[in-house]
Amino acid sequence: MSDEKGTSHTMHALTELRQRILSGELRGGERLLEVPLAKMLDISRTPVREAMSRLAEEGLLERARSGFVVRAFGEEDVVDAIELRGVLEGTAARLAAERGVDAKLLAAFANIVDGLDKCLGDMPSDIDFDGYSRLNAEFHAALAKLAGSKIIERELERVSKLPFASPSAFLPDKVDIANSRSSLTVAQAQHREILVAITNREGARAEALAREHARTARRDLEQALEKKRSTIGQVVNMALFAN
Amino acid sequence: MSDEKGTSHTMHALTELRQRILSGELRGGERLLEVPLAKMLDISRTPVREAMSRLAEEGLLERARSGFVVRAFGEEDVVDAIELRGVLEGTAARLAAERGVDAKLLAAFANIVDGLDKCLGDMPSDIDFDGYSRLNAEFHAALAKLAGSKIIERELERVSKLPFASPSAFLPDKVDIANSRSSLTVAQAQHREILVAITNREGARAEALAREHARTARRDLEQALEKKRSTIGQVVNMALFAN
DNA sequence: GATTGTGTAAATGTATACATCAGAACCAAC
DNA sequence: GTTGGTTCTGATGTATACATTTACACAATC
Repeated sequence: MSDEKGTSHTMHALTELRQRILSGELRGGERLLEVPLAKMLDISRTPVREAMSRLAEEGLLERARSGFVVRAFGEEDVVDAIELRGVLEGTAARLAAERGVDAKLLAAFANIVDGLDKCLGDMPSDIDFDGYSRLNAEFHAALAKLAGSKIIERELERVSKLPFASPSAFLPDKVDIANSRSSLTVAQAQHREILVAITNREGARAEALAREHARTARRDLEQALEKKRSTIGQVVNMALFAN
Repeated sequence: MSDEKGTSHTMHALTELRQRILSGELRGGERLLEVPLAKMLDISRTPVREAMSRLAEEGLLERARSGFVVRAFGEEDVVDAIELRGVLEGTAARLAAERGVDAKLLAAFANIVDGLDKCLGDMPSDIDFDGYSRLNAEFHAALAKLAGSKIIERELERVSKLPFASPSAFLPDKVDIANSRSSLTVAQAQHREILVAITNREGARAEALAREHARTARRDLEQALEKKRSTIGQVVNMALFAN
């Protein structure tokens, strides 16, 4: 039936549906009916239900009176999701500073920051975008773990899965090199100062820095929206498969 | 089969399982098998799966490699959940202050605070515990809505459902009147100042107050644990059906 | 003409048979 | 004794038939 090896029908449906939601093919507010979806994916209703249930856990679907609808994200929701990520990363940073971090974990964190430095060579043309993007994701994942709190880590992961709230959702475009370089340099300075603040046990500073760092994403969002607005009228659902 | 009217088998299973988890009858880390549960509840596997799926959404179960296990909450998790609630309520308060609140909504919020005052009469014996408890829950629900952000409200609701993280989980005992009175008085003073700060658009103050307010719950938790420790060795799972 | 009732169709809810997969136990060969 | 495979068991995964609920349309009645 499915030509993917090793993946169950549920996983197939999960992947497929998530992609269609994030790409905007299934639009916010739209009700998802089991039978048509099952037919579309050429499987039975059971794995479709299972997949929808998991997507509800991820926050991409909402349970309606009965059945599911695609969760609608407006511009203000994206802004709030980014704000919330900033708040949670700030809390992770603060708790890490206040409670102290295991030396090995902190060293690994410092390594990531060093690695990010190396991605920004001296020459603008040197920028290693892929390396930066990968290490940036690692930085945020490590920060989430730094407080040593399962609860914080889990909620942070949840929020980062919301469309456009991911730390890598709005990494600057490779095309606009000049602009990219300066924003990445600023962001990287923040990465380092977050590390310093946590190392020095400066909780309030670490929190404030992490929040401010998330604002970068908000600025980039607004910039992207401005660009899009000048071309199309449509706002959200610029196809995004991030994270 | 089920003698509840109007509730589906799924809802019955959901209620039943949630209760057994919160009461500690199903212990953290325990794997839940579909067949025995279905037999126990005298229904088929399908609604059991559905109920478990919803409990996973609530955060009471975790998906394992296959199937579900009861999520284990240690003492430190409860502390973190309360901390997180404080952070989120602080964010709701700050955003409400920064962005401004619709006049009607703010008036309703103020009404709740006034109502809470009335529950604490002049005489210690006057304390209306039930009224206070109800209005306290309303206060926190209203606060969550005050920022006008669906995202914040939703995440706050999620966190408050975690065991012991609810605002009403540790309301002081009616038995110890003298002690109760002073802690409720302090808590109510915080309620009022949160209202004042939001009204005056003092974002930072509103946030700090809401965080501090949540610390009350943490103190009460630690006190409760201290008491329990002196009697039993067991820590978490003092049967709680709150929220 | 509005409202209420009823029928019908289409959706989800449920049970269950069967498929598949993973882990444990066991046996054999080395 | 250990290691390797093999089988068996018990779990979830899947399809599907059937039950139940609901929403809508259309008609009858006030």
